[in-house]
Amino acid sequence: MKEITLKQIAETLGISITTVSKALKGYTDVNEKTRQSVLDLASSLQYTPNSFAVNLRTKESKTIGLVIPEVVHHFFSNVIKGIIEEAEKNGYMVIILQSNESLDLEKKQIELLIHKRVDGIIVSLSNDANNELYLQQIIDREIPFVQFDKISKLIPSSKVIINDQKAAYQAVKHLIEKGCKKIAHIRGPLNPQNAIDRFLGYKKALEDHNIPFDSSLVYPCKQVTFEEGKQFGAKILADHKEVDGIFVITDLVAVGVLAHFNEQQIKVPEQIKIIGFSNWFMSQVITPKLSTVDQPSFEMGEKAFQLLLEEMTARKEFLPFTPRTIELETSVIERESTSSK
Amino acid sequence: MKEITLKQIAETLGISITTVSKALKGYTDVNEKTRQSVLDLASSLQYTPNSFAVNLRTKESKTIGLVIPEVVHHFFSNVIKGIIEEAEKNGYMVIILQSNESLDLEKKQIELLIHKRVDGIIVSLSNDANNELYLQQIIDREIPFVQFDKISKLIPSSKVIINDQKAAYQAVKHLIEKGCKKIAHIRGPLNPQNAIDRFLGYKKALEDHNIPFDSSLVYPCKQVTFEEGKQFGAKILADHKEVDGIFVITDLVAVGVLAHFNEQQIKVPEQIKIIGFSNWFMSQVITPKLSTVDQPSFEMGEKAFQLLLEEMTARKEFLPFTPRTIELETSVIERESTSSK
DNA sequence: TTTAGCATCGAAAACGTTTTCGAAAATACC
DNA sequence: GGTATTTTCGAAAACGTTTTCGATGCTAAA
Repeated sequence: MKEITLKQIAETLGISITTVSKALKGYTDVNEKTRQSVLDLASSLQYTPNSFAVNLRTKESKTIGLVIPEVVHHFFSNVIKGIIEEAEKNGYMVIILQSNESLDLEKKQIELLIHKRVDGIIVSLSNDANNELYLQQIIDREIPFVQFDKISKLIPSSKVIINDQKAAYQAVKHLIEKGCKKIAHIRGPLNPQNAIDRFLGYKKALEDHNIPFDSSLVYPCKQVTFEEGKQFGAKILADHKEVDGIFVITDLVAVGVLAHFNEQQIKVPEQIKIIGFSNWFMSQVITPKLSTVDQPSFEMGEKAFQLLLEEMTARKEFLPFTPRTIELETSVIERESTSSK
Repeated sequence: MKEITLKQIAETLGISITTVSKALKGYTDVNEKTRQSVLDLASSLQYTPNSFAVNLRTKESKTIGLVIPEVVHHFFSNVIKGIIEEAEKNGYMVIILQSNESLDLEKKQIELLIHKRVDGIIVSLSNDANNELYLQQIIDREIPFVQFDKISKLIPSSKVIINDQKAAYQAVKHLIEKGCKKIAHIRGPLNPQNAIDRFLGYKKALEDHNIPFDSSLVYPCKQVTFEEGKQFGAKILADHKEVDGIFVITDLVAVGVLAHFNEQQIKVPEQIKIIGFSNWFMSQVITPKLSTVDQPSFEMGEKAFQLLLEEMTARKEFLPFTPRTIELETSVIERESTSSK
């Protein structure tokens, strides 16, 4: 059982490889009768071009690489879905690699993709990322490149982001409008830019509404887990009895807080209101349903691929290309955990 | 800025392409001094072999394809992670495609992967799958092939599965041991084999414990969603007041049931006990915590790749290969929703 | 009849690597 | 010295495609 090649079709038809190739690719300098016979034989033999040879000849593989910190994650799952679907519409396939939040691995994965000569690369940085110089080699090699969510501002690539500061501001403003006077913030780790931005949004919202900022009300996560949420829930109760609102870096942690409050019979939202971030599916399933900030993750994936495609086509046609940044809109979703009834 | 090739290294060193290639690949018939000079120049130029050319020459791409119904899904996320990690350990990359539970798309995706000439294919079928003859072409083309979870028994490939019937049996037995006398079953759609098997396990457990089977206690899902869980929760209460236990096809639906019971102040586990399936992360976060059947999803991914690798290496060395089926162990995880205190 | 133009085809190079096989040079042995 | 063996190298084919550039034969215009 041999693979079907152009050569075989050419030989059985008694014509040249060139003509067969042209017939299949719609060149106009081939007789209609010849074309038909080629098309017929090709389809009856179920001929499909050898993609390895095509790749080599055309210098592209219609494949892109995606590097994310973690596959098992509601946000990233949705981004992946967005990228895959948009890629498919345009005839591309997606290779997914994980950095597992490790700097070394992240660097290694990117190098693997470069060596594999993917047509483009999409990356969301790990939390540890602090010195992202290895991203520069993607730019240097002129490989189309898009960052999303956790980005490095130092690297001049296209980007898809949300305005974390603004989104956090709106979340905290929502708490204030619901009557909260003393609002705690469970924030993310110290490094990542979006944890910083959300913290700044929290701070600014307080200031704009004449609520004094109190740094003892800010609790930084290390692992950003459900368990940590439970612990901070307990800690806040112990430290500050008068807290009546909490803005949490992400839904997973917020659900942990909620779980602890449920155990302790703390009434949410009557006694303390909680708002999370990300609109994780679970937040509408928990009791009470969690208010949150919707982060358009699927759309983020779509846009990321679209930007990548822009750059890939520009490069192919030797057109100049300047990176673009797309900022997606977020929205506060009010559910039971902040209702004011 | 040109790509570095063997030719360039050969020319600047005044030797042949052959020798350069051999030096880099550790052939023994090259002088140690020559080898050093090649290695030095190659690393200083940051040479990396053109993978397109290597693919064409070696007829393999160190890339496999994965087709699953849906990326945004706790179970599949974990399988993906298992496959990716195991693939990476062995120098392979993974292309992921979605079937979106559509038969046509599933078929199309598999054909795309065949045309791309991936080294192997891993598939979990969609619910709609009923006539999986298109899988046969993978076998016919001698492409290494592994099925997992939702499989087609008609296709003789390697498989990674759980024993759904046994797992369901144990879940229902658990309810019985906790004192349930009248147990309802919210089952999956009628087609998929694992929905059928879980139903059979349910039925057998009842029979083995002298509880009469009552078909009116079986509720088949169509969409298998949270919302459907809520609806069936209501329906069961309306239809059968005396039901004291429910075995649900999967955690997502079970959480829906739980949500409805919470709203209606039905006490779980006191009044009705519930057990789900899959050990979705959320089941340990909901109140009350949901008992469930643990399905080793990450391990399923690992094993799937290992089986694929077995076949890929066998084929490469022209060794005979006979498909294997791995059946993974499941276990009942007791949490609050079935506790008997 | 000649010339210009068109339709149709194919030879050949190129993409960059791997590997076989033989040749040459160097060394060993007698 | 000659022969045998080992070491070291490179020519060339092969993987299968795409595309350039001519070449050929034919029709239409002069």
